[in-house]
Amino acid sequence: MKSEPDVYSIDHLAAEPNQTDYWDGIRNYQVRNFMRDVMQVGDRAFFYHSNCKVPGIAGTMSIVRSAYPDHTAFIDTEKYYDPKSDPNNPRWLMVDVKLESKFPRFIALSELRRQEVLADMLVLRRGNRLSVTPVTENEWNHIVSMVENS
DNA sequence: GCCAACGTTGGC
DNA sequence: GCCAACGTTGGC
Repeated sequence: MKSEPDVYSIDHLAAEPNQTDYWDGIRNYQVRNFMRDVMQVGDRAFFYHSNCKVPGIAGTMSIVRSAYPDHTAFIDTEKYYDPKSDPNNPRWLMVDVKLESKFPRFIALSELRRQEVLADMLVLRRGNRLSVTPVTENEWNHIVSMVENS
């Protein structure tokens, strides 16, 4: 799950009560459908820092609430306000996440790209613009081992 | 339903 | 700041 650290970093999440927050601002149908149809409570996710000096993975989270309406779409002062999202039939959804661990060492995108095992990882794919993408068990385990073995 | 124009994402 | 890639919009 990508977030721009200047806007919301892993340290922001760490500072929240119970280290838990809602993941708002998803305005892409593919990602919305993924959250709605695939993500479940108990699933885990990487916290990825995007659009910054050193992009990469900062830690892990778990999903603690499954998809429900993203209320920020209804508020016209919000960055991701969408007048077409009707409160009676919400167009956009969000999930709640809880910080699981901040990695003792940040895993940079450049390092991820050097891993042959991760060659097909969706988030690394050229032209990928989805802010949430699935991770295979192999990819997950490999990245976790990169942290542990460093 | 096609597709050009436009806007956004995000690495570099 | 550049620009490739891709999603969305809207005219037709």
